[in-house]
Amino acid sequence: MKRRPHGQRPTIEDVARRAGVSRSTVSRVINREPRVRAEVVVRVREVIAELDYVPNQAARQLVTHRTGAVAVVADQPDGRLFLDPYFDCLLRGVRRELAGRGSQVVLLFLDGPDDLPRVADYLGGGHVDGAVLFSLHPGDRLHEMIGRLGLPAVFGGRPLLRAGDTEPTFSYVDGDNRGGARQAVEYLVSHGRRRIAAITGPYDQEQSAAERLAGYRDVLPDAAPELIERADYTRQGGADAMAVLLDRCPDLDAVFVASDLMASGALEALRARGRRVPGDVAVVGFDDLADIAESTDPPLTTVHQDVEEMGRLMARLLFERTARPASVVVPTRLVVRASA
Amino acid sequence: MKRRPHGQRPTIEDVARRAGVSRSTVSRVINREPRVRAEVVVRVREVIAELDYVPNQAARQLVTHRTGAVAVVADQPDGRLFLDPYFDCLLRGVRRELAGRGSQVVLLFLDGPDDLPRVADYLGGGHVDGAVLFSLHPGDRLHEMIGRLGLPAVFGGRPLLRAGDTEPTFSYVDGDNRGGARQAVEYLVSHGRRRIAAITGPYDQEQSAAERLAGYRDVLPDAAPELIERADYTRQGGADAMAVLLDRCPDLDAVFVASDLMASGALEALRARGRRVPGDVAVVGFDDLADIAESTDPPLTTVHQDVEEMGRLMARLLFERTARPASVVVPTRLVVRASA
DNA sequence: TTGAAAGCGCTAACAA
DNA sequence: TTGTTAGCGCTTTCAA
Repeated sequence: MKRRPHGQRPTIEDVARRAGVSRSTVSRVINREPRVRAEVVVRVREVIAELDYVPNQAARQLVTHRTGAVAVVADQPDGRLFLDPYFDCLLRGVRRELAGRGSQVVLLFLDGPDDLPRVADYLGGGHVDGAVLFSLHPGDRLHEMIGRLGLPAVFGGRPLLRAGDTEPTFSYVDGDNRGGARQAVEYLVSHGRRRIAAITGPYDQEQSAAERLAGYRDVLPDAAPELIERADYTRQGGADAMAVLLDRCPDLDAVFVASDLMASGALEALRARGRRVPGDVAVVGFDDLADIAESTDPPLTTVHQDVEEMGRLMARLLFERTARPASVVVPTRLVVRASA
Repeated sequence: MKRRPHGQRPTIEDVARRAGVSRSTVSRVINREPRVRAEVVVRVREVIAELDYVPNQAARQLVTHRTGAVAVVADQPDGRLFLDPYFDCLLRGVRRELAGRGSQVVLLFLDGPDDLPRVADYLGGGHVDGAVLFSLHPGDRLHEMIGRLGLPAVFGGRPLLRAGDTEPTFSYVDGDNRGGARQAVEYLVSHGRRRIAAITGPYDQEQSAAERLAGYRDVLPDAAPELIERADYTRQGGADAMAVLLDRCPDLDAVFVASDLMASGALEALRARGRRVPGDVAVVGFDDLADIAESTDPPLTTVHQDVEEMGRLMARLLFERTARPASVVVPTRLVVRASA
């Protein structure tokens, strides 16, 4: 195993000399251009292997303006996004699609405000051909930064419209939160439920939460305010909200919960109060995270999103150089298990 | 907000012309070199802001051989490493240390064998100044690749010695698995436990598992083989192993479990068999993952590792250019809660 | 304190 | 099919 001090790697020139050809020919072999004699290709490949030659990407980039890399930027103010199965799945989709196109995915983190200038310099410095950005929380400065940089970008996950905007300024991919919520509530109505409560996410802070609530209201425009309880997308929050709802409306016979995690908490609260599911109260969740929805008791009827496909879509969008930003809303479908 | 077609960004030349100085002067301002007149600095900064100029890193790299970026490579053959709190914590340490040194961390994934050549080209292509590699599983080809590339690298987490090697070929950081296990078992002995069983990890596959078992044997060289049961670092595996042990050695009064996750399974199995913890059976875990160890019933006495510090250490090692690879073993300490 | 000029390693016309 | 040459945008001597 040859070791070489960093910085003294062989160059294309070394390969050319040793193979007895010109730099251009080596370059052509590396870039798989067709018009090179077969035996020359073989010879050059040999020398490349002998020398452990790896092309210097900086030099290549400088002339091609391509890097072969795409950044995924993960904003995680709470420091826990990383452990989120939803994000994991989204990211897998992005990676697979991009791997198929030969691009290297590099994940960058935004832990705090201090990271922003560094990440901006990185993105703006030509290290990558484009960026996929997950900004799960509002008020981030990614949008403005990206606009200034003029870098191809797709926002994803659960994006937020900027206050006042009706049309998004950037390409994005999102699940059909509103439609999904509508499906869930319609299902409950069509199965004879009459007092249908809702446990929502923080709808004043997250676009997705607001839309899921809007979907509920589409179906039940006259729902009493006391049937709606706001929570925070955590399991405990779901349990607490369920308890509150049961106190306030003991006669409720169904609940639409805006996330599976909260729904698992709600199921627990119902059990603690001796309500049977779905006999006394039907429960529908949102997300269809395999880890949760399939292992609750009873298994959760919930709104499914094809999260990996959303990831792939984001990657594809990055390469479609259209004049206007493209927004894609991915449809949802209801998966009926046992809780409703 | 100015938008500019990508690839037509302003260059240092544009800035120089507009500011009425030479390229060199602009370069000096960018790089904060001292010998520039204050008013010139101000003027150049203005122009940079006006033009939204960001230095082209490829050009810069080409001459400085520095990128300002460090890669973290995560090998995740099972596709789930990402959700591992241990890894999350390690990575946080790496990120914080590197952020403090002004380096941008980029995370690369190794999902399958297909990814290897792409990642190798990326690492070898000069995109980064060094690499931190987590190879939690054996048989990976990262070591060989890194050696050929001649890139500064530190391996981490739970590294594996190559068969036959006694000295590691690369720098690495690891927790003191053997010492930690020893502490745990000594604690059990000193508290009067006499029949101390062990639930181990896959010691034929993972170095860490092998060392934790070795630590157990250091204290109890004559332990009966039927007191040792191998599992797979999962919760269910821990529960199953505990059940087997109880069948085989009903008189056991303590168990050392090689991970918190398995220990939580073991606690469940003990409860199912009606054994009280720590009354009938004392249980000690390993890792001290806050999410698990603090919320079991009873809370777990376990071996603590400062995982974030291990991450920081890896990052530091990367910049210490010593002749020989440096190995650091981070000490552990026993955290006594209620299970033993 | 500033500028001129060389060159980092590569690709991409253009010639041969 | 191959070689020659001119940059890509920056840093870095060396002179001024």
